[in-house]
Amino acid sequence: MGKTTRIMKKDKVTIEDVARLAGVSMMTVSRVIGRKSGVKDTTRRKIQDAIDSLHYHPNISARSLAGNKSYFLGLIYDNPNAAYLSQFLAGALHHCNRNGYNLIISSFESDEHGHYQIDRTLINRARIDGIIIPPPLCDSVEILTSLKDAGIPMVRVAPQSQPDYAPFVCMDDRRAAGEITEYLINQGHRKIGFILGHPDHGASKLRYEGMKKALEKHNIPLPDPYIQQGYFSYKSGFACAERLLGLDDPPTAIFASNDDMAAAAISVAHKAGLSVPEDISVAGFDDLPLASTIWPRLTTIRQPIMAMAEKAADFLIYPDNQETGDHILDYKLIIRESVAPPKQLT
Amino acid sequence: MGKTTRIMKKDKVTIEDVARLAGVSMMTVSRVIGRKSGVKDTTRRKIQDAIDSLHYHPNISARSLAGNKSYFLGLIYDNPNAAYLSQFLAGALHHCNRNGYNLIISSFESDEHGHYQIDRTLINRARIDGIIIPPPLCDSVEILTSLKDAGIPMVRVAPQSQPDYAPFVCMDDRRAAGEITEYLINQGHRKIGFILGHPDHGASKLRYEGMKKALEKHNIPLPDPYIQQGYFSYKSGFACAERLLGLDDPPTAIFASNDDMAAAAISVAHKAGLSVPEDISVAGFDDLPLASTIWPRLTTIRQPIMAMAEKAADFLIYPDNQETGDHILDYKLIIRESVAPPKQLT
DNA sequence: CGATATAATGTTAACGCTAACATTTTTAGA
DNA sequence: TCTAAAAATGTTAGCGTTAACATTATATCG
Repeated sequence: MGKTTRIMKKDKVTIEDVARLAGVSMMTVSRVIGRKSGVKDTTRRKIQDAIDSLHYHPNISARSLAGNKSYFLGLIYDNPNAAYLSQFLAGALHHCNRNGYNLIISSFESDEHGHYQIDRTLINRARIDGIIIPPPLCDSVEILTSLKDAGIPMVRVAPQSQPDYAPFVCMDDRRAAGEITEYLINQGHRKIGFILGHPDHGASKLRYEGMKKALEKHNIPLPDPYIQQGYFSYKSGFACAERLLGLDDPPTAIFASNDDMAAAAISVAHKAGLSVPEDISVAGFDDLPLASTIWPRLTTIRQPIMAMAEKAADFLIYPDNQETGDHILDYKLIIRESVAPPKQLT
Repeated sequence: MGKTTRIMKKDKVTIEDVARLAGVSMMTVSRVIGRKSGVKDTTRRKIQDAIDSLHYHPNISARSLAGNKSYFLGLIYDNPNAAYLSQFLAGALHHCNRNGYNLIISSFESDEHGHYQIDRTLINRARIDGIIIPPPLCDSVEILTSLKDAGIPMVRVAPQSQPDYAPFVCMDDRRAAGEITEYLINQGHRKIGFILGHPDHGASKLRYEGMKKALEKHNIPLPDPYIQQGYFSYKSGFACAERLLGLDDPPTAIFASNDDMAAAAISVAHKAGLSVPEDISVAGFDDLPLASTIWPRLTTIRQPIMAMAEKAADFLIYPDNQETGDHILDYKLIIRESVAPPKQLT
C-alpha cells in the first residue's frame, strides 16, 4: 500500500460555492443551513437547490469555531449492563444524527469509594454543547457540580436524588412496579416474593415501594422472608431465588427488580425441578433482549430506554422543548409466558 | 432556571496566552501541543509549564480547521450483540482518549437484502480522520468502496473476505477452535457435537474448520448429525442443542460457536434433567460476561475484543504502526466448570 | 403617496489554530 | 575564525464559518 502523505478529502465545496451558484451572499446560505428564520421562501429554495446540486456539507469545525457551538453532544456512562447501554446509545445516536449533531461518548469509572474523578478531557477537548447522563452517573455529586461549574448544559436520565439540580427525563418506576404487581394479583397470586435491586440505585427503592403499595391495597401480606436483597446481577438473583424457593411456605410468584435476576429465578426453578409458569410464576423488569430470548419469556415492564435517550438528546439540542415536553415517559407492561395463575386455583 | 442566551465556557485560554507566558511565539507552542519535533528541550519544558499553569486545552475545532485534521475517529457498527459492542467500544474509547482523539460512533442498518445504504453523514459531517469497522460491516463491499472513494483511512476488524482490501486486525479463530477442541479431546471426549455459527459470519467457517481439523488429527469421527446449523443466537442454539441431545447416540460434549449458544445448550441440558458437566460438557466461544455469570461457568475462548479495538484505533492514529505492529492478536483458552471428562471414563 | 416599521440580505471581522515559508540561532567542518 | 548546513523559532496568511452590525427591499399606515 502506497504512502499518501496527505489525505485528499473530496468535497472541497464551501459555502462560497453555494452562495455564488445561488446568487446570494454567504451569510444567507449560512442562515439556511443554520435553519434560521428571516429568509424568503423563494431564496431558501434556491439555496437548497444549490446545496443539493453541489453536494455541499458544512464544515463542522468551521461552524463550531465561528459560532462557538460544537454540534456535539456528550454521553458519559459507567455501565454495568451492556444491553442497557446499547439501547440507550441507539436512541441517543439516532436523535443526534437526525438533527445534525454528533455524539461523543466517554466512559467514566468510579474509584474504590464510588467517587468519580473528573478529568475534564471530554469537556475541554470537544467543547460539547451538552451532556447526557444516565444512571448511575446522574446521581454523582462530583460530576454534576463539575459540569455545572464548567457551564455545560446537561440532562439527567432517571435520576434518584436532587431532582431539581438539572433537567431530567425518567419513567415512573413506582407506578410500573405497582402495575405488574397488580397483574400478579389479578392472576390469583397471594404469595408473592420480591427480589430487591441494588441498594445504591434509586430505582430499587421505587420499585419496592410500588410493589408494596399494590399489595397493601389488596390487603395481601408481605412477610419479611419474601423480601430478598439482590444487586441487579444474575448471580445475586440466583441466590435470592434459592432462598425464596427454599422457604417452608414458598411464594407462588417471584417479582424480581430486573430481568437478569428474573432470569436467574427461572434457572433456580428449573434446577429445583419446578416448571415456570406452571409451578411458579416469575416477573421481571426492564424488558431487555434477554427477557425474550430465554424460555419461558418474561412477563416484565418495558422501560422506555431508547425514548429516554432520545428525549434527553432532544432537550439538549432544543432547550425550549424542556418547557413544553414531557419529562416522564411511558412504560409498558409486557405480558409473556413466565406468569400464569397459581396451581391451587386451576 | 433562568435563560442564558449564551453559554459561558470557562477556559478562554488560547494558544496566545500560553505563548506570551512562555515568552515564545504561538507557533512554537503549536509545535509542542502537536508533538512535533524540532523544539529545544528547555523550550518545550517552559511551554509545558505555561500550559499546565494556565490549564490550557487546545480548541479542537480550530486545530481541525487550520490543520485539516479532525482528531476524530469514526466507529460504525451494525451490532447484534450488545456485550460485544460494549467491550469493543470500551477498547476503542480508551485508546482514543489516551491519544488525544475522540470517537464518533454511528450505527448502520442493512436493508432487507443485507445491503448497506451509505448516507455520507458521518463522513461529511465530522470529517473524521479514519474509521474502525468491526464485523459484519467490515465485509460489506458497499461500505468499503464508498469509504475508499471518499479517501478515508480505515481499519477492519476480523474481516473474512478480501483481506488485502484494507488494513485489518483479527485473531486466529481457526487455531482457537482447534485448541478448545483439543482440550475436549484431552478430557476424554470422543463424541463431540458442534453448533455452527451464522453462515454469513466468516468466523463461523473458521471455527468449524479448526474444530474439524483437530478431530481429524486425532482420528475422531464427526458424523453429520453432530453438526447443527446455528445463528449465533440463544434461540438457535437452543434448537440445535435439543436436536443434539435428542439423538439416539448423543454426544458427550457440545462445542458451540459462541457463548450465547453454549448457554442455550446448558439450558437444554438442564431442562432434560442432565447436569453439566457431569452428564454433558459444554464449551463456548467469546468469553463475554455471560460466560461467567451463568452456572456452570463456561469453558470458552477469550476473544481479544478490547485489544482488537485498541489496535484498530492505534493503526489509524499512528499509521506507521501498521508496518511494525502485530495484526493478529492472541486469544486465550479459558477453562471453567462447564467441561469435565465424560461419565463412562470416571 | 411618502414616512416609517419590518423583513430580507449583505459586509466585515473575528473564531483559535496550523501550513508554509522566512528568519535567526546553533552546530560542525575546514 | 569564518562559512555552510542544520536546528530552532518566528511571521504571515488563511482554514470555512457565523456574530454583529449595516444596508437595502418590502410591507404598513395615516
